[in-house]
Amino acid sequence: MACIDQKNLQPFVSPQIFDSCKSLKLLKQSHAQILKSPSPPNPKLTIKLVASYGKLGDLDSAVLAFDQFPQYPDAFLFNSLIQAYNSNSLFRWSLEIYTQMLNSGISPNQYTFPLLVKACSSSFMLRHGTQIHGHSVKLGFSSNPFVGVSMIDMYMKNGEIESARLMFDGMLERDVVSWNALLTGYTQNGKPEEALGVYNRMRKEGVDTNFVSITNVINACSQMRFLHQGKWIHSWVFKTGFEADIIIGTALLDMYANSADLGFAKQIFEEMITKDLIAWNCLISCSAQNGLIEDSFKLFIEMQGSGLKPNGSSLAGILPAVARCGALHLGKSCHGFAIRNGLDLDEYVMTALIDVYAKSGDLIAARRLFDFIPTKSVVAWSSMIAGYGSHGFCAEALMLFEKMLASKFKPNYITYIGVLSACAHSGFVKEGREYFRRMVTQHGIIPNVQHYTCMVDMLARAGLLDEAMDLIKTMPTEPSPGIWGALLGGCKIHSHVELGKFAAERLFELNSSDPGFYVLLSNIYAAANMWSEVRKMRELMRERGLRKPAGWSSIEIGKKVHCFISHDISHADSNVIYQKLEELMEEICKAGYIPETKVVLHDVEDDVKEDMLRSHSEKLAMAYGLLKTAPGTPIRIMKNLRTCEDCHVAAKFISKVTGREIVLRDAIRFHHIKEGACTCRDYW
DNA sequence: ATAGGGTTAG
Repeated sequence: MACIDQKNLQPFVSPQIFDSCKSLKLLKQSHAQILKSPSPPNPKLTIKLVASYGKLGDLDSAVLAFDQFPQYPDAFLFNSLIQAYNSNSLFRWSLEIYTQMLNSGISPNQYTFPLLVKACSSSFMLRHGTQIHGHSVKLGFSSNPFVGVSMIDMYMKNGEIESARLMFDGMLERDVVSWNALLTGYTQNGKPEEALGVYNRMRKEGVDTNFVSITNVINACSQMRFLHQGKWIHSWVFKTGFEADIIIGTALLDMYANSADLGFAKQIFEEMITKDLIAWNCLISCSAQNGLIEDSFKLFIEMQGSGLKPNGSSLAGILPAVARCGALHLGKSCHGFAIRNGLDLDEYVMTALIDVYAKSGDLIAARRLFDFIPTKSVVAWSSMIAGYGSHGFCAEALMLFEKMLASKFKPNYITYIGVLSACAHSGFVKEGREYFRRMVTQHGIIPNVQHYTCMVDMLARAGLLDEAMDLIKTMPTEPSPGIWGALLGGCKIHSHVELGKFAAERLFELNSSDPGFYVLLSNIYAAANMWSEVRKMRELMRERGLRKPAGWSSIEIGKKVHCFISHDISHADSNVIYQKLEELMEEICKAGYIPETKVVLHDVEDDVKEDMLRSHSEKLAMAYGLLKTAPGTPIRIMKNLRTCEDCHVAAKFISKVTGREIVLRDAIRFHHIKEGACTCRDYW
């Protein structure tokens, strides 16, 4: 009998049999069969069994199979268990198994190290990774090309570019994969020039580049917004027939979208033979980032029509567009969609929603979500900090930043933009200077134009115009339009005609076609009663075909957005709105409101001016909000341009006499107006 | 029998 069993068992237990075990049930049946066999399982079989359990995600059974084979534990067996943990993303356990391996006196082999290094790089355990690197050197495996490549990858994924480079330079044998690891590392770390340099060297040295290399070159071109070379690559890809590859297709799509050639991106998308979730997501998020909110929603729906189920990234992709238009109800319904579809715990979705809530004026909801996220990324911290800053809550922003540092998080350059702009919006000059310094000394971040813009903005608003000018002079790069714009804004607040004129001239030299700058300078002249200059500015604008964009304000009532322009009489409730406005004006005048006619308008009689101010879009929206919402509800208004000074004063009085909180989002910040005061401290 | 590099996203 025993003999027959053996015979029958022999073909049955060949290791290959597990490859066809697609289900755990089948695998367990085979496992049971082996255990019934009178002879002990052979090593090959156990290893295959452990690996198969690992692939199917049943680690308990993998360990069980591992333990059933205590006779000859060796590196092979341990490796397969480590791989089982790796493939289930249980990287700490992989290292744990390695420790057990060493403790039981088994030496790792050359196959062990890539597995361990992968575990470290995937879970950002750089310190452990460096230790493993040391072990591999000691045991003489560091010159193995597989070990080397995994090491390059680990250092690159952890931002240790120098160490990766050293590893690469020290390698004795290099093949496409090791070159690609270096190339990929540079693109992943945002160093497209270096990446292209590596690619050129590869070609010079005759390395056979493959589709991985090409994907990364496209990626690098995409980062450089270097469409010229990108197009060349595209035609090259086309010729070699790589285009059918979906990953290359997606990389191309991303490149065109990043170079603001969305039309071309769409064309590539249309031409893709199979469109997977990633390709859809890419186009959705590109549309959203280019402000095409309707397109991104349409694509989101179309994608579902084509039978694909959106994942967290799909939803996170449209959320920046939602944040941009600041429609709270839309943000909430996206949040609802996330909950209904089990995407509300997705890290990207949660983080994007923080931004949506903050930019829609609901900071409390943003903070609630922030506190809820168990493992907050740098982006989550940065969004929340920037949220507080834009609403004028600088102290809260800085407190959160300190908390972030205390929890051992490394801020990046975006975090610092949030911190510095928070200081700028609230006039925290002393703190701003200090953080600007610490950014360099403590975190090694070289300030870029955006950081300088925050600083100039901060100093100029605070009236430290000379210091702002000095800072501009010490900038390592050419001042951007944004820099001069910030200085010009400060000159407007502090009525500095000369410097304002200087800043504006620099802007006009740079061919800035933003009509806002012309209007700013014109307003500076108006405030100084220099009417002939004002007229000249108007003529200049007309000559250059620039027009001040029409201002509008919107307010959400229920699920509907109501939009107003100045003197708007198109609304169905127009009569009631003007009546309400009339009452409000009477009430706030009693409370001490005096219309700010001086700067806002000129060339008109005073009583006419008052009348014109009275029907500004902000005021119409406020009146409508007061009519349509229950007492005590905050009124959230959005304006496309900067807030008008008179409307700002009026809003403060309105908040006082009605007891309402008014949250007003203008082109660059929020005003929280409560009990007659605003978080901007009249300073914006 | 066990090992290395590639696509989207705040």
